[in-house]
Amino acid sequence: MKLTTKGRYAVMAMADLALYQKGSPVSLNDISLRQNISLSYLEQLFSKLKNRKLVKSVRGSSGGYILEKNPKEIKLSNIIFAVDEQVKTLKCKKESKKGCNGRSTKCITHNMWDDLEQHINSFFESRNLNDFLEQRSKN
Amino acid sequence: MKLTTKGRYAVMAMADLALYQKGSPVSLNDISLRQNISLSYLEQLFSKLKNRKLVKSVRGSSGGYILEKNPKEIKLSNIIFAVDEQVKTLKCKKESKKGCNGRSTKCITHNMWDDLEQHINSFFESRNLNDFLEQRSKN
DNA sequence: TTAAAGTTGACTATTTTACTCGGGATTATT
DNA sequence: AATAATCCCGAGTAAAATAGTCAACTTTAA
Repeated sequence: MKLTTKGRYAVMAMADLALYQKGSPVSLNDISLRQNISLSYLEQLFSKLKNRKLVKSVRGSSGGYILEKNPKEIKLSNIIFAVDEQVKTLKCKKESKKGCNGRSTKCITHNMWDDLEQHINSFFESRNLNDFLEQRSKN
Repeated sequence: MKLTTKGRYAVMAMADLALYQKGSPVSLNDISLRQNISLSYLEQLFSKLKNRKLVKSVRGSSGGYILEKNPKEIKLSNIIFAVDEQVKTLKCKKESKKGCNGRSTKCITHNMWDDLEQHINSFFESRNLNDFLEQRSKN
């Protein structure tokens, strides 16, 4: 399993975007300064986020990005999946007939890893960008 | 955050040990063959597991390792922690006054990552080695 | 005595991460 | 029309982490 700065940055950037877009697009440069993430790296991430229809871009001067949907409709799982950070606890493929050890049987711990994967994914499914906005407005 | 083969192997090996120890120690060689994990790598892992008092070693011929406690008392969190795979979702230290961005404030997503960390840890806290034994006996 | 085990520390190939860099295309603003 | 701000894209890369290997022990049952 992996969950590194890529997924973290993507979520941070999207939360920033949700917070600062007020009709007009937000430039990556602004996000870069606020969130302290390198511009070039953000470009990579947003390219993927755009492919997955989570944001749309406005080119040219005073352009930037805006959310493609309502913050409530953008789940963290969408963001993390978009930048290719799939939560994977198992090496072996689920479809594979072969077991996890290269043997014929499923390994003893197989089901447990499956459960963990679901456990984590359900967390990301249960949260969306609006949660950050609500939290912020409380303070 | 990380969760890679190190933690996975450690759990697999401990589950194997729980399953095959019947009073007498189990050699790493046996575990290596059954679980398809390199012997030298297992040695590294068990050195740490031993330091954490999760297993004890029996040296010499026909030696090996046995669980130091009842399987029910060995939680997965203990195993994963023992081999240094700490689930860490945040870069910034919790104690640190500085925020996650190198700024003064906590970043917008800070609390969420904290929640995630707890969510995952609670999973590992809730499972122990005996769960594998029970599952196996059902089949 | 011997062989099967654990013990230890150093070393290393491979992969992944987390970027950088350079150039281009588009468009608002002046 | 010129400029500057932006997105866009692909290639390259340094550092870190991973996943081991290797060699030389020590201990002990048979």
